[in-house]
Amino acid sequence: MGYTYLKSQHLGIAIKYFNMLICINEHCSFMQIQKDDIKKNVLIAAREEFLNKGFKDSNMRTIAKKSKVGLSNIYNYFKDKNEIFIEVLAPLTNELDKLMLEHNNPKNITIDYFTSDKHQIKHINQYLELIINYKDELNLLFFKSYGSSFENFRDEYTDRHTKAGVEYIDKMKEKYPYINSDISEFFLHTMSSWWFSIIGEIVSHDLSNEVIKKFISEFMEFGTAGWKKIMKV
Amino acid sequence: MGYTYLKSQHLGIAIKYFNMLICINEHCSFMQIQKDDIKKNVLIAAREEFLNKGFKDSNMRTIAKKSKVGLSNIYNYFKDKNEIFIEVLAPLTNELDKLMLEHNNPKNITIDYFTSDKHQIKHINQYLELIINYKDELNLLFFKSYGSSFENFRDEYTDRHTKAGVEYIDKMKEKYPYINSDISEFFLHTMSSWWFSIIGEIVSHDLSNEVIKKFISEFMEFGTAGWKKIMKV
Amino acid sequence: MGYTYLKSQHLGIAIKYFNMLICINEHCSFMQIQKDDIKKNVLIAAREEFLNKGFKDSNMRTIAKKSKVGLSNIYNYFKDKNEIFIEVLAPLTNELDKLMLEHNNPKNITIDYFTSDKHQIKHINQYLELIINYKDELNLLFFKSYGSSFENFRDEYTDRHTKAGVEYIDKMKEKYPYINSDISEFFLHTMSSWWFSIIGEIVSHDLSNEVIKKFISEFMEFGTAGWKKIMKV
Amino acid sequence: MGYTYLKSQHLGIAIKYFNMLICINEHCSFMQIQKDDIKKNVLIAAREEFLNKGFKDSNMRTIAKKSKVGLSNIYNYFKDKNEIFIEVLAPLTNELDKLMLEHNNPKNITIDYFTSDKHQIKHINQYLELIINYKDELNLLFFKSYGSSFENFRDEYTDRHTKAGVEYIDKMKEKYPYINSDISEFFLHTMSSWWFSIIGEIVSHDLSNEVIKKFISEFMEFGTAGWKKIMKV
DNA sequence: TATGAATGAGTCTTCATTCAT
DNA sequence: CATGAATGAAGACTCATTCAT
Repeated sequence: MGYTYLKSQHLGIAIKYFNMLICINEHCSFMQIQKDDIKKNVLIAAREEFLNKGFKDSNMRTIAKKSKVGLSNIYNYFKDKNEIFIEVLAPLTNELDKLMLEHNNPKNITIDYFTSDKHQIKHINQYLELIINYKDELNLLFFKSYGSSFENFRDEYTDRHTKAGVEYIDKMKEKYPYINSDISEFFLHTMSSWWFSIIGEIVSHDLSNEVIKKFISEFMEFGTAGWKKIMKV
Repeated sequence: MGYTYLKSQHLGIAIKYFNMLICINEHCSFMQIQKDDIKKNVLIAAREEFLNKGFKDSNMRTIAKKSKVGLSNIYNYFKDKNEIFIEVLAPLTNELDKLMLEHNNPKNITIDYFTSDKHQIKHINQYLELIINYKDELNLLFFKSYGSSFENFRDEYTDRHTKAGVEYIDKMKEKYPYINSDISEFFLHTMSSWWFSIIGEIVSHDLSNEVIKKFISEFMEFGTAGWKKIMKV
Repeated sequence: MGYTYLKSQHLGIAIKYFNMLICINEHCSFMQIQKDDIKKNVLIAAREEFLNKGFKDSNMRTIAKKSKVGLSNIYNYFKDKNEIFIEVLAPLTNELDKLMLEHNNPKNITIDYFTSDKHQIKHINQYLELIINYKDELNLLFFKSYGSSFENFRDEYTDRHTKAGVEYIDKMKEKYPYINSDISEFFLHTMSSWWFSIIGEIVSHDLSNEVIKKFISEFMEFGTAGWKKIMKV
Repeated sequence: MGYTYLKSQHLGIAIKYFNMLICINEHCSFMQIQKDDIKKNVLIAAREEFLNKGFKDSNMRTIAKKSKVGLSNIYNYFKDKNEIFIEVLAPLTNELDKLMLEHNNPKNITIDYFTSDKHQIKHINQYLELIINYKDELNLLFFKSYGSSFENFRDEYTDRHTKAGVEYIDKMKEKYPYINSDISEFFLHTMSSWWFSIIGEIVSHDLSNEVIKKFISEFMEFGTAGWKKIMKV
């Protein structure tokens, strides 16, 4: 009877731990490797689960099962559910921060930004690349973060984006005093918001490249005309 | 004796009902009033709670306490939590439906819609009025409906709005064949989405009337120029 | 405003009660009628509801709605839910009691009872009539009484039926000493149980008259042969 | 130094797992045992509770208390109340399935089945054994499963039993063309039903072995005579 | 008698997190 | 570090019955 208690899987575990014993004087590098694997597995499983059900309705148990990591063991790698979410989104949020910094870099300031296709295209392409690389993460961040610390990320990011916009226009005024810089912060805010809505739209619909291209040309035509009018250039 | 059929308590009731007859022109406070009060109290308390915590994190017990209605008694008036939410939002959703119908009315179709200030102003003012009257409800609907049957209301409404836009442009093309009507549905979709973002922005920020006015003039300048350009008129 | 409180239905009620006032010296017979009507309505509605969902899952609220009697008013006519059930089944249980008495009547005792078709047919027909008249009630009693005071009715009735059977055989032995009367009570019990199973079967399946006739002839052939063998006649 | 990787706690764990290796032939009580115990405890407590009050009126809290397992912890072992019920009855339902299969096995088909004592005795004994081993479970299944997914088990099983009976008689007709095989399905149905009534009777009454024996001989005498008559053999 | 309002104990189930080993 | 076990507070909803008028 007792014999049957040791199933093959147990043997595997036992051997794993047995290895720990005999590697006392060795480098034992497999432990670290193991650890990274576990983190990765959890993050992969969590990403999937979050995408399926959103943060709040995602279930630690399910993540544990999917990742094949013991439920409580997860807590050795992550403080809590929210931290997993943060790490899942880290690649995206890093990129967003980069973009924000660059966008706000004084040396990039030129009147052409709003009114020339070339500059708008550059801006758009940066985000397009972001969308291609982080479609799922953007989905998470925009539509499935309820209950997490990113719940208000979009708002906050829009605010920062807006502030950057304000500074941008101020600096533009210095360089090109003849333009109309009397643009309300709230208008800029809605423009930022618009922009993120668009990203959200692209991310949550499966669009062909043609549709995206067509849209971009429409968007630019519309936007450029709008900005020209409003800045009186 | 027949008299005995009418016990004193019967008399009480009879009088009560008799009163009903003769109080036609009075306030008749003894009827229905109470029931309506309870519904109202629950709706008020629920609205508050929903605004504070959003639908999902709102708690029936809290609503019961706030409204001073017994928890289980609430279920004599509403099927479930979701139904309370629906009723809280009913005034708003009715208005939205009305707007949608009117907006899509063929007789309102004119090229001026997109390009003339007058028509845009009318459209904007309709929504502005909505915002003024239903600020809280819009907040609920846009930002705090997670977990309710209105979870995807904004998406769905945007879709309907977009479809209305598509039909609109088709009809316009019939009337004004020289315009460019080759506008992608997705572009219209983002325009609808933009519009609801703006409403969301207004609703979730406390804006002075001046700020709103300024914004509207900017928005119209921007939008009119954009549409003119894109429709080649 | 106040005027609108008095809807036509209220008027009806008011008039009804007003009538009460003015009939002080009359016979006022409509009250008694009303009362009987209410009981009847409740019983009809309850029967339906019980048949649909069984006793336990039936809902006083639903019964109230169906019968158009105020929920709490029902308690003026019935002590509780169980009493409604009892009254719904009263016609059936009365019949069953009658049958039980008659079946146990000494003057009906004859050896032919078990072995002659004529007598068996009589017995069967009595129950068949019962089934035809009280199909629904039998269904309630046999399959949907969980949670009520009739929960164990079938058991109890089977017991009584069995006891009657025992007495019957005792008396038969007196009249016909040569038969084998050494039949275990438990066997009789299972025979009673069988019999009620059969009733249950008939009641819960929709059977054509032919199927029933065919069955009865089979049943009698089978049973008569069995009894003859076991009583050694 | 590599040594430092192995902290004292690791040593403890390592030893524990190392033990697993060397305890292959021992009882290895430190593994799995606990978990199995909990399941067992819950099942025992639930069985008791179900037997006392029936499925529907059984209370998860009580089961938790009786089993000394935390209420919510139970849900780590069972999906819901119904699953507990299923597992409590699993041993019985497995046996019943086995019997059904065997009963319907073509090679067991012979005219003696209905008319010879030997074959009937075998059949009866199989069920008798079942009754002895699973008295309580049968009680649960037959009389206390209201509200569970086994609510209609008896009906369904009777149906299957009946169908098996029909096939049986068809096959018999092939082997013994001279018998009367014109037996209505409904009659067979009532016979199955009878049979399960009998099981129910035995299970719910405490019977001595003698009573059972006596009953069986009566039952066989009765039944054999009946079948002979009806099949005209 | 009739009514609408109210009750309150009760139901099963969920889940992120922590504990002991 | 890994594991299975455990926790405990919280969740929405039900329903026969009683109360006040």
